[in-house]
Amino acid sequence: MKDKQAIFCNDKSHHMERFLEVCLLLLLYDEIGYGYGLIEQLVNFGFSPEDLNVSTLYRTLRKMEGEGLVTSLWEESDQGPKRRVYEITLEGKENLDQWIKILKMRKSKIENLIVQYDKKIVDTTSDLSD
Amino acid sequence: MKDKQAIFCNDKSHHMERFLEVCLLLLLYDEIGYGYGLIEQLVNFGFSPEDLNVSTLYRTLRKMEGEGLVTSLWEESDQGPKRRVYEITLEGKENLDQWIKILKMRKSKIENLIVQYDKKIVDTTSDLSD
DNA sequence: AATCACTATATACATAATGTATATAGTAGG
DNA sequence: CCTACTATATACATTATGTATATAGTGATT
Repeated sequence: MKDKQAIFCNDKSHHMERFLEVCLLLLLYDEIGYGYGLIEQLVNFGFSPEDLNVSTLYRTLRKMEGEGLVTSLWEESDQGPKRRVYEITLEGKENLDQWIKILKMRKSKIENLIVQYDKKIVDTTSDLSD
Repeated sequence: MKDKQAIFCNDKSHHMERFLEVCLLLLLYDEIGYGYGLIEQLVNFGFSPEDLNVSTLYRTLRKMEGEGLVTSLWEESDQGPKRRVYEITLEGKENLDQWIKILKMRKSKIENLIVQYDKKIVDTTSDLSD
């Protein structure tokens, strides 16, 4: 039997659908970026370098290019091999705007759930009054 | 070429990992419930009866039973066939508490992203000042 | 008792998002 | 040439979810 509690210990399993993609669109909104470099910037969105999956990042960027949200080209680096640098497209910017709306809905759904949880748990546990 | 905007029109594709499961745990927290009946109650969590997937609901309940979060038994109905009625377990309640913490983290990550989006978009679009 | 509408549950198949592990390759320094 | 580092890519597996369909009991109607 697997340890059920264990899944709450590693933060990796607590992803939100496409959240990484939205963060990348926002990072690329006003400046270009490449895979490895974006990893460091993602810290500002709650991703820790350990739990951030390099494979997932690269795969996501390629997928976004396939969808026309970003374009890419190879650029020389002053240290190390060439980098595939991504630039956001107009479609990518529009896509980001849509995602922000979705995230606002998600947020309000979560807020509503938490309110209902607090209400119910208080009602249940305040039998202290006995 | 598929219409990229289309995915934003149908609300079905905007799920949040395991959100349904958490809602079910909360609904079952203080009273038992069965599949069909729970569907109506889920409206309070932002699920519309149309976009709520009956298969997903039943499958989720069975999975939760397999994980020991709920138990079930068959109960007679005053109208229609028997119902499989679910009851939350202690483990299920503990699990819910953990999920609430995760949802609070999700919420703050989303809030942070929205703040950064607003900041960046204002900076970009306020070139009106020219 | 046959049919039908309704309630209720379950499962097979497919897809999407993500994680794990590994492969490939250029660069710079010794 | 060997090694450490930077950088990108891909194969395979798992998880969560959607779509479609199957199964079956109940009660009313014919």
